[in-house]
Amino acid sequence: MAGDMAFELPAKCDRCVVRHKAICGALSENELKDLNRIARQRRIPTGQVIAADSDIVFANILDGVVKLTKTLSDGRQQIVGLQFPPDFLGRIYAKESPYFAEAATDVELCAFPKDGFERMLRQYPDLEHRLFENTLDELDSAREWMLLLGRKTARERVASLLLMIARRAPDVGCTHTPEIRFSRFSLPLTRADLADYLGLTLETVSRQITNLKKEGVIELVDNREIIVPDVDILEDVAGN
Amino acid sequence: MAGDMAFELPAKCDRCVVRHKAICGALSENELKDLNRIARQRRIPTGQVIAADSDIVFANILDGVVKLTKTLSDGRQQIVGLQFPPDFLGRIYAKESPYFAEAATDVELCAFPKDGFERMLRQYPDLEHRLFENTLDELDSAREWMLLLGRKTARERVASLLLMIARRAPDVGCTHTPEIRFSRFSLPLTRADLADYLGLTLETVSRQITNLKKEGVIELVDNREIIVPDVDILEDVAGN
DNA sequence: TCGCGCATTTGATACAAGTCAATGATTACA
DNA sequence: TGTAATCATTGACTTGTATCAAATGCGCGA
Repeated sequence: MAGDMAFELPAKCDRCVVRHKAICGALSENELKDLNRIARQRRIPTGQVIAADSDIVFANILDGVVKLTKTLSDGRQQIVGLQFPPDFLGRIYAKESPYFAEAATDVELCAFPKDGFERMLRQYPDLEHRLFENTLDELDSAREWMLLLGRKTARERVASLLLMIARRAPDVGCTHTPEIRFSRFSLPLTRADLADYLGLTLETVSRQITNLKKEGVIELVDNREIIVPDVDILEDVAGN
Repeated sequence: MAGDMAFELPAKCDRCVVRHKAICGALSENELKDLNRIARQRRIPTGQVIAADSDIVFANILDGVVKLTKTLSDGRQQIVGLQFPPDFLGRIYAKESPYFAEAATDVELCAFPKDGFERMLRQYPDLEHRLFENTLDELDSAREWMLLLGRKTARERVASLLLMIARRAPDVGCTHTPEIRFSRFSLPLTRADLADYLGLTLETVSRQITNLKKEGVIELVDNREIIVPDVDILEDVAGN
């Protein structure tokens, strides 16, 4: 144990599934060692809250899906962001998190303490730059979703979401190349979560899914496992 | 003319209305001179497109309101962002603008050429940091708006928008301190724009405004000029 | 001052999605 | 192996907002 330093590192970057795709890709070997020193792996079960209010967590998502939610005082809820590996999680430079972060599935994180991480941001401009580019992309996605929430029909919303998940979720042994326009994936969300993300009720989501199934746009292996025989058709249904 | 260098500067920062509040606040005197050298003031009339697709503009907004819009192929439109002075305008680090930027009112910009500005970003990390913080705030607002678009009623949406404009729009000689909860402002948008921002039709917006008027939550001086006798009440109506 | 064009309001009706309620399917656990 | 718990589907009905269609108000230029 004492002889093998690697085992004592809290997270082993060289074997990390996400090493080059996450924000860590912005760092040199030595800088990475620095970051590694303050990193700690955490496992979060489905449904558990990861960050709320002043309890902010910074982390890379190694596995699973995290939903960011906002809620009105009477309980109406909206998912305002979905994060997959290798996304970075956490609202930096803020005292309070403007949303709740909750595990939509079992989640594995590579987490960093707030102070240490913000110190590193100041120290390594490349790291901050990387995070900045991430944030710009997130803003683009949020605005894309505003178009969906403001203007798309229930049918188009459901199709758009399936499309988004087909593109972003880790592939479940699917063929999904530019030519063969076929996709198979498993939904990381319940119908209620889908509804909260789409600004609909769970019944409407269910009805739209059965409609798409009847029309052959999608096939259901089971409630969570979905096959898209022709992604082009799904794209048509999604609108844009 | 030749003797007075100040007149030859394209934008005169020392007299700039926005000098300390805009991203320029992140720069020292000398750095500011650098930025000033590439800046050019531009006046844009209502309705004109400022940025679309690969034609990206970077600028500080000095006066007026800019709307960022996205449109579906069949013409359905959604405003995905509203920008007031001293906001920074432009999607940096991208080849294509993911939305249209259009002047909602007559607009005055302090514009920077793309290449020169991105060079300065790399040169002055403080400038990039400032822009990063802006972007994080914009992301928070976008997500706030997702909650509105996904879950609020027409009535709540209209109230929320009035509230937002009361807070952000440059005050039109209004009392608006924490104690005296009274506000007067002029809407920088047509009913159609309001509708596009709220994910509603212009008729619905109009009806909701007349309802709020009948109930005394707001008063209309004319179609564009609005008085809020008690902001607390408007906040109640807005939901949250 | 007239009349044109545009923005806004108002009304009647249609429809998409919400609500309420029951049933079915799947998993988990005792 | 049954039984509860969770998740999803389906149905009947309601409702908020959209749609379609006038009507009104208002600014602006001739």
